Amino acid sequence: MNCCEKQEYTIDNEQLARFAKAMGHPSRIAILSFLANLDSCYFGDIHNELPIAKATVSQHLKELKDAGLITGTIEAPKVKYCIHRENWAKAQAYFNTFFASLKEKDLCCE
Amino acid sequence: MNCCEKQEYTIDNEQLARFAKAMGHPSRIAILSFLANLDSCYFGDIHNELPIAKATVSQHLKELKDAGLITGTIEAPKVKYCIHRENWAKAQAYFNTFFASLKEKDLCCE
DNA sequence: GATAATGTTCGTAATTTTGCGAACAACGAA
DNA sequence: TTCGTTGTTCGCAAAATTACGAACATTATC
Repeated sequence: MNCCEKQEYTIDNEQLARFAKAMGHPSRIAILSFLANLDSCYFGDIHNELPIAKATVSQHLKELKDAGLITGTIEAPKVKYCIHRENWAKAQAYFNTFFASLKEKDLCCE
Repeated sequence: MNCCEKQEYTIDNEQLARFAKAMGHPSRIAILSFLANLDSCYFGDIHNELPIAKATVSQHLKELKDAGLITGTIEAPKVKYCIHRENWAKAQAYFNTFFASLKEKDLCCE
C-alpha cells in the first residue's frame, strides 16, 4: 500500500499521540533519522552523532523503543538499534490518515 | 502537491519535533481531530467534547496555537479556533518526508 | 584472571508538563 | 448599569521530562 491508496485505518488517538510524543524531541528525531538513513545502527555511533551524554542517549533510545519505533538487540559488546519497520509503517499511516482527514470545505472557519 | 509527488522539503528537525510535541497528547489530538472534521470551532464545543477543565483546554489550545497548528480569533463573546491550513500542510509534508526517508535495503539491521 | 570497551542503570537536580479551581476580563443582553 | 456568558490567566500542586556523572554489568581480548 502506498501513501495514496485509501486507508481503512481507524486511528487510535492514544497510539497516535504516543508516536507523536516519542518524536517530540529534536534528539529523538535525530536518532530516528540516523537509523532510517542506515548510517549505522550501533549505540556508539548514535552517541557520537549527538552532543549529549551517553546516559541521556540511552534514555532517549529507551523511549523510542517503548513507543515501538525502534528495536534494540545486544551484539556483544555492542548494542544494535534498528527502525521497527512494522510500527514505522503503522505510524506513517496514522499520521497520514490524520492529516488527510482535514476537510476541504470549511463552513465554520474562514 | 499531493502526498505522492516528490518533495523537495529539507526537513527542519527542530520544527518537526515541535509539531510532534504539540501532537504528543491525546487531548490535543482530539482537539485537532475535532477541528479538522469541522464539527465546530468554538471553545465551548471543544470543551464539551473533552473530559477536562476549561482551564486545561485553554492551555492545550494555547500550545497548539504556539506550535502553529491552529489559529484563534475572538468573535465576542466566543473564541473561534481553526486549523492553520498552511502550517497543517507543512506539518503533513514534514511527517511524510520524514517517514518516507526510511531506506528499503538495510545493510545494518536484519 | 586482569583489563579495556561498550552501554545501562542509579541517584540527583532542574525544568517542563499537566491539571485544577478561583479570580479575572470582555462583551452582549436585559 | 447590572447581569450572565464565554474564555483566559493566575497560583498552586503533582507528575513527568531532560540531563548528567558515577557506578555497574557484560563481554572481548590480552
